[in-house]
Amino acid sequence: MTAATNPKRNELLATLPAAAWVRLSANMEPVELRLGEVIYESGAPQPYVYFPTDSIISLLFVMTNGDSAEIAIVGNEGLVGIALFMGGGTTPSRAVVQSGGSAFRVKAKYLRNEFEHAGALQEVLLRYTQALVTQMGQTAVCNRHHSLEQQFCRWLLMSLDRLPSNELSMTQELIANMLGVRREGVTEAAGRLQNAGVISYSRGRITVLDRPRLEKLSCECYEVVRQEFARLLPWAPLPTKASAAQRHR
Amino acid sequence: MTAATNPKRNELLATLPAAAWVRLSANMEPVELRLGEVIYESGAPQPYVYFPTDSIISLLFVMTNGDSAEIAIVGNEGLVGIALFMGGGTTPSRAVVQSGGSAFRVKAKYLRNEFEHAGALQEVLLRYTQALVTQMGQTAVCNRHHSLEQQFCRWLLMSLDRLPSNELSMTQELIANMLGVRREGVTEAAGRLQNAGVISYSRGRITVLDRPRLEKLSCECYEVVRQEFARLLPWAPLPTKASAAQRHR
DNA sequence: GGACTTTTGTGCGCTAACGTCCATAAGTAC
DNA sequence: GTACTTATGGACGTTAGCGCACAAAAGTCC
Repeated sequence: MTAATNPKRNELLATLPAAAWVRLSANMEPVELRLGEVIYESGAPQPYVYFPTDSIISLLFVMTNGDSAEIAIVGNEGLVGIALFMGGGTTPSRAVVQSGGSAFRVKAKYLRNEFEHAGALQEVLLRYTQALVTQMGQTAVCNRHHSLEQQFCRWLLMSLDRLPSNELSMTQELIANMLGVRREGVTEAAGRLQNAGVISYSRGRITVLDRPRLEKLSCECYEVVRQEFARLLPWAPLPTKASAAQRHR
Repeated sequence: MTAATNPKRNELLATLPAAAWVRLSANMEPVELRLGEVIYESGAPQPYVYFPTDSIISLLFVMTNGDSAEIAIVGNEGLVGIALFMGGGTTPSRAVVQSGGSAFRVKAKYLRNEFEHAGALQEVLLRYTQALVTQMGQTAVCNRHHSLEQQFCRWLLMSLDRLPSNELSMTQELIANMLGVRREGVTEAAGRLQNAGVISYSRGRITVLDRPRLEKLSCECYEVVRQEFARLLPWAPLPTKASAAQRHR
């Protein structure tokens, strides 16, 4: 079964008990998300909640002058659209597809309905929300204290953890946009990493060659968030160092 | 009735319907919080949820080298301890008393119990959590893009909104700690604001003289968060520009 | 009123990241 | 293969904020 046809490739959906799963899946539809697509616009009503399977979504805060910064990344471990069950309906953040692929979506009212059963779904969604909160908080500290290169490494690792291979399709321009930094800054950092043999890249295609080194060059933020995710969402730990290393053999 | 004896000075508690209020208040106790007191340590179990009445709590992310940054401020519009109902139990953040005063606290299990009724309390707490998420996200962008002075202004405004007067007790050293910047940087920014007649201060006592100017000098982040709080928590809007101005007459 | 602590002020040199501008290279269309 | 677009590389000068070291006030204690 491919990602496109199997919602259970999303870890939140996979962990639901049968009853909740049946109710929810009846109202679920597959969608293809293209790179760059905007799923939610800041402040706009959100008709659907999205459960990525092999796509990655970036949550960005955008300012009036156009400057922006990514505050969280969502892959198949999570969902996009917490405002729908948290009660606000909208958020001031934008959700952009960072890596194209599949997702499943559920209409707001069905999700809310199931959420209000106060059962397994609720518990899972709230836990995920807490994980997301951690990611956001750590991003805030990271923005304050760490170098562009460290943040770039962190970002690579987080993206990598949500992708099937050690390769990643993304121009430096887009990465700069995510991180809220200058494109040239990313070019320099990437250049250094390439010279060091940690990654290799060309025209929007980055390959991670030496993940352990990448983790060393990253700030602690990556690891803090990874561990907190593992604690909060024990049913689907993101790749550990060991399992990630295996992928590169 | 003073803040110390009236839990309803906390807006979340005040908005609860009678039934939920009765159940919860039976398990509530007043506490005095002293400036600098650490309510929660990062990763430590949280036995209580705190509802500030006239105190202010800072949520900080602390890194292994001791560097830190405030990711949110909580006053009488909110509560400290979302991890208790979100399911994680702990968070990687530290909660420190930024302005001494009163609060009420409820034992974790009672709050969780009431939360699981899926009633008014749940709705209120989740909405507040979303507001907190907004604040955190905006803080992250702010850390990335805005100047120390702008952030200082934002911080002053946010603190002010949670205090009864236009005065604030806090050394520049502590403010620097909150913002995750150098103390000297705060000194300079504060000096400029004082020269401009926007604030006046001496030895840990800051008075805001010209709030409108302060709002102009702040980045948009303050206003974005304020409005989102007003939208999500309509029962207790933080002071508007108008009402805040009145206080200075 | 003198010794101390706490808080604020100031003056360095230093560096990471910025804004800008332009050059190269690698793909893409025809 | 030539023209075009997109992606990356490199080179400016500029600046905000850092780390450090120390001076000057402003309170506090005795």
